Amino acid sequence: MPQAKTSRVTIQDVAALSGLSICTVSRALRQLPNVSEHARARVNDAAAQLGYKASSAASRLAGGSTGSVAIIAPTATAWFFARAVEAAEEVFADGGYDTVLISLRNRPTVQQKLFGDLAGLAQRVDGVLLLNIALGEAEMAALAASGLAVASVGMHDVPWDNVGIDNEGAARAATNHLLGLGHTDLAILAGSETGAPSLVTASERRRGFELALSDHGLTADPDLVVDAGSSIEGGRLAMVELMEKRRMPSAIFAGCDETAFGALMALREFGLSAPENVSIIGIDDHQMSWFLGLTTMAQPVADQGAFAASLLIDRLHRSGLPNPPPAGPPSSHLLETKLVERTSTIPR
Amino acid sequence: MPQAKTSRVTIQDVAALSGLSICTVSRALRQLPNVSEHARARVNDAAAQLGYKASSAASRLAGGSTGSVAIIAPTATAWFFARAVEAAEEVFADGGYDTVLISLRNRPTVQQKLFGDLAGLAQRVDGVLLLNIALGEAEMAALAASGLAVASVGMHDVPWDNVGIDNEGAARAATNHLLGLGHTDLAILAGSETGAPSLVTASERRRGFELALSDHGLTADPDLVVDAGSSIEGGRLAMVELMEKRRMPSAIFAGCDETAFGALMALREFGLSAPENVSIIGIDDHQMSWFLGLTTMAQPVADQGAFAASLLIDRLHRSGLPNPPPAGPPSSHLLETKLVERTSTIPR
DNA sequence: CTGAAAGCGCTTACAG
DNA sequence: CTGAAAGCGCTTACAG
Repeated sequence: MPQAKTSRVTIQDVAALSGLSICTVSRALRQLPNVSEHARARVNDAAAQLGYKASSAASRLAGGSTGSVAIIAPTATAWFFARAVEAAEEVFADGGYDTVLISLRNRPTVQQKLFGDLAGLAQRVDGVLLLNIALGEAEMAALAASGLAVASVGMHDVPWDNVGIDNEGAARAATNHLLGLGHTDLAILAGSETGAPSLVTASERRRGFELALSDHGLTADPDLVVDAGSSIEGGRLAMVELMEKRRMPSAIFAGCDETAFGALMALREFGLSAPENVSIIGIDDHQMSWFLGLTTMAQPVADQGAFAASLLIDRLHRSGLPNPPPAGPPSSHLLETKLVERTSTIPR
Repeated sequence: MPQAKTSRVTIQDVAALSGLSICTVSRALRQLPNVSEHARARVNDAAAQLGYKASSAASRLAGGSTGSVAIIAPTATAWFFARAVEAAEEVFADGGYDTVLISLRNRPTVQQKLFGDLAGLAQRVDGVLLLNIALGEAEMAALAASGLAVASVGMHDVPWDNVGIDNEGAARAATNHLLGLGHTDLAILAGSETGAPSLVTASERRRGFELALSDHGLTADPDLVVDAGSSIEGGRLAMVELMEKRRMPSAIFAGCDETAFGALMALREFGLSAPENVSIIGIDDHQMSWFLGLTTMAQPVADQGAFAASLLIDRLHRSGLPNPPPAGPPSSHLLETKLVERTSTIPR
């Protein structure tokens, strides 16, 4: 039986049922001050009884919140991002927010276009969660001017809440593991895909690699530093490049596990393997890493996405109030990483 | 230098610049009929010059489109879904739509809650792209009543556009490959994770498996049919279950490559491997499958997501018009799959 | 083909 | 603490 299109429950209905005006209802529902306990209770009752939910379109148009947040990711398919996105989406959904997914698809033009119309975005969402986005100064300024609430994962020295890991430290630890095994001829497969915006984490990991080397009085052979992006295919191509146009090192630090997977694939294509022909270590502890025997620095991914999302929601709630209480300074949280030794690394 | 908050360009501005009324502007911009070519041109000029973009909130509130679509996925992290989501998001973004990501997180309660308030969703998005969602009759009815435009990936016998593969056929081909190799004692690892809504594809693949068997006068041993979900961990647990509580078959058809990966991991934990101890075939051709030597039925994933997304946009455009031209009947598109033989399957 | 008016459902000052 | 009024920027009938 075709159900009659039940017309929407509006704030008017709640006002009528509670016997109060719509503006009192509006204030009560948004937890604003200057509403008596009595009124608040009546309103909440009426709203609950009617199953009222404010129209996000109306709220938005009238200057209120949009009830949506955007997640901006360099790509949505990589292991790290798919997980961080889902974890953040869960937190947003539980907080009553719709999450708009924006993948930059590893293309600078997409990023430029997006940041070129942040005002447009600001009209559609209350805040953005940035995952590992490398921002230029103009983009930082545009973000500040947009009025959007911001939080991020894996970024650095930013004027908003951030959660990540100590990339430099993790890279250093990974490199030290290799050095501790007696390897001194090290290659690094990391950095940015050709033409793609660089990931902030990539350069930090590169730096950690170099620092570990210099701690030991060593310096990176330029021939052994190759851009690899953060994808399996990127890792494969980088490893092929290393073997065909450069030279085989004694050990490899891959910027992430997927890069390491790609390197392992390339080795196999050349009839080689790890650790027999070269030791290799990654960062992530991807679900497949155990199976492939990949030594890696494990990092918590869902935790980073969820935590950053909750920080964003906190800010949003705070700024939703009238005289926004003094917002605390931006916080930065680094989650722990841990060396997981497996069979892809052996003493030299 | 802090830029003055440029106030929004509204339809009023376009009207003023073009010398026409806002309603003519509104009609012209939405490609509605009853606008002279002359007016249309002036409006387009003015809008372009001002960089005007309609407020989605206002449009939505006034009864127009929301400019957003939702992608509903059982989970966002699985290989298939992460790829389908990104491909669809790209099509939506290029079409000017925001994409709201909704992951059911493999939880029936999340799905129930979502379908319990489809009216609310309909207020925030113009249409939904369903990825492999198993729908009950009530949910189908709710969807129809919601007025949302719908398209899907991997569904069956639905009253809207769908694109997928012939799951039954692919499963049959995979099973036939095993049978052709002389295996007759077959297990299937597929179906739904305990407590999770079943994926529509899973049951179809199960059916294909059974059909192939009966084609050869065989019938599935109930002991060798085990639920596995579509995750690596699900596959691993299913394989452990098979080995510990049931018995080892001669060959295994895994519902998807990730399930097969999990099974391979379980084998390794038991000191076994494929194809030495058991042959195994999957469906997908995941990026890692080549590396693991997994024989599989390859399917195009991004194509499915992108194609379904474009079909949804087509419907949306059509229904945006006044006297919606007779919408064509729902179309169904099956993309090709292909057997990719590798080393995980050998003759019995 | 074009425009004036009303209204979508909220929020924001502004009075009381 | 509470309410009447105006307005957010569009779209939808309805006249012309």
